Amino acid sequence: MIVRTKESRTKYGKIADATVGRLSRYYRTLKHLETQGVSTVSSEELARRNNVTSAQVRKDFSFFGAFGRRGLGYNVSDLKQNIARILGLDQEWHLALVGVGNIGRALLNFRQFQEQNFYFTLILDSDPAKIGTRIGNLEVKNLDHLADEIRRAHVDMAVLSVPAEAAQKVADQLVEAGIKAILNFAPITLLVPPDVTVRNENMVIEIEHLSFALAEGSRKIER
Amino acid sequence: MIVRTKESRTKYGKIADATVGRLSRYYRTLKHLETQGVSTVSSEELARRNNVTSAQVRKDFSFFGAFGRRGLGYNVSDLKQNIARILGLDQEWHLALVGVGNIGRALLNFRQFQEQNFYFTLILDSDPAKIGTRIGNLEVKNLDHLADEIRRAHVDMAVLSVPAEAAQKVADQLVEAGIKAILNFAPITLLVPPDVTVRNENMVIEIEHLSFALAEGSRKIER
DNA sequence: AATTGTGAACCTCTTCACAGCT
DNA sequence: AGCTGTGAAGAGGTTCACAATT
Repeated sequence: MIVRTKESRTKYGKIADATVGRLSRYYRTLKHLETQGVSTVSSEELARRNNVTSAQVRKDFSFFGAFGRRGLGYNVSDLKQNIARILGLDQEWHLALVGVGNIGRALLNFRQFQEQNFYFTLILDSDPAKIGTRIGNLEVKNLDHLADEIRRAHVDMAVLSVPAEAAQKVADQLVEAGIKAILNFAPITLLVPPDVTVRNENMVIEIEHLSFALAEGSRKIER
Repeated sequence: MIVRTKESRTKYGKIADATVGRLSRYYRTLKHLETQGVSTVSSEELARRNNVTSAQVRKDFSFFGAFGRRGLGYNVSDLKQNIARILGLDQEWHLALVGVGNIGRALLNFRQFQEQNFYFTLILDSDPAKIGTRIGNLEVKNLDHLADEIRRAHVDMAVLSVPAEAAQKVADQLVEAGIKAILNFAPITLLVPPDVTVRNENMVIEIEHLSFALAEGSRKIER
């Protein structure tokens, strides 16, 4: 019943989450370089732009194949396409937004998702005042009909932005409905079966990292 | 010029970022337990609720002191207070929001920040149509006057939600203005001096983790 | 009897360093 | 000569296992 997400077991073997995250970053760099008309890039250059070592860059790629040419570097377009394939960005993904609050509404308008082929095709909420209203070209559906609606909309992933109290119960329903990937904005640790991937976007934790860093040594006495 | 954020060097020694993140999670659990009227908790129970091992919980605490009683467990209120102190949650923090877009606006209304003593006291943007308008009880200030405004508002941390193209330049200005902590929503790797802490909230990376997980094995051919 | 606190073992991730291509 | 790809070494984080304490 328990998942520790430090790695993913895949057809490539065990891949560290950190590696996957860096691939996303390299991908963004490569897109940028491509628009700049740059055709070739070295691991050294990718490293510099992403604040890692060049050995790290090469090692990250090595789990998936050999994409470069010794003595020359990497072809920007080829490498970009390879990473897109690895990350699954060469296909469309359909998202369900579960919970239409502040954050949820912002995500619906978040262009970067669409730019990477992630599309919201379903919106769910439990608030009768919201159910039936339209946001963009989607109608807010009743959370009580979660399983049916998810099947109908061919949803691949769920973006969970409900209050903390409701999050685990909704996660259970998502799992029950067959969802295998959840982006969780609720500030709790979701417990899901091992075949379900959860990624957390926990802004309170991140800001508390910052206060931890600042609170060190120079503790402020008063404001 | 380069920062790898895997740990923080502090008065407690080197503390892994993962430990700090877990402290935030334990803290949330303790708050919950306190409202439930629970007065004592074991490392086993904290572990279960946060999906880690009990040894991990005890080790995490051990970097900061000995907060429990052998044979009995931890006093919920005491432990909560200790973690609050460690994380710097026993004081108010003033935030600047830099960039008022979708996400920025949602963050201004994000209650959990205020509940943890994080308050926005300054809003900056470069768009003339936004400068001078009011959001809540704050006036949007001109990004060009960043340093002055930050000094005036006694800002501790910046929340950066400007477009990727502008992010590094704004980060440089924040650093120049003396800011030591940045919560970055822009989808790029910010390069900052070692004494500046950056935490990234990169939703595109997180969702690409999910597509990586789903793309594995069962690659979908068509939709 | 129960549960913490922690050194040591273990495991995972990063970096080194160099052989192998271009 | 330049740069990749990778086995081995190194660093760091997690888990074990048990002495210490209530």
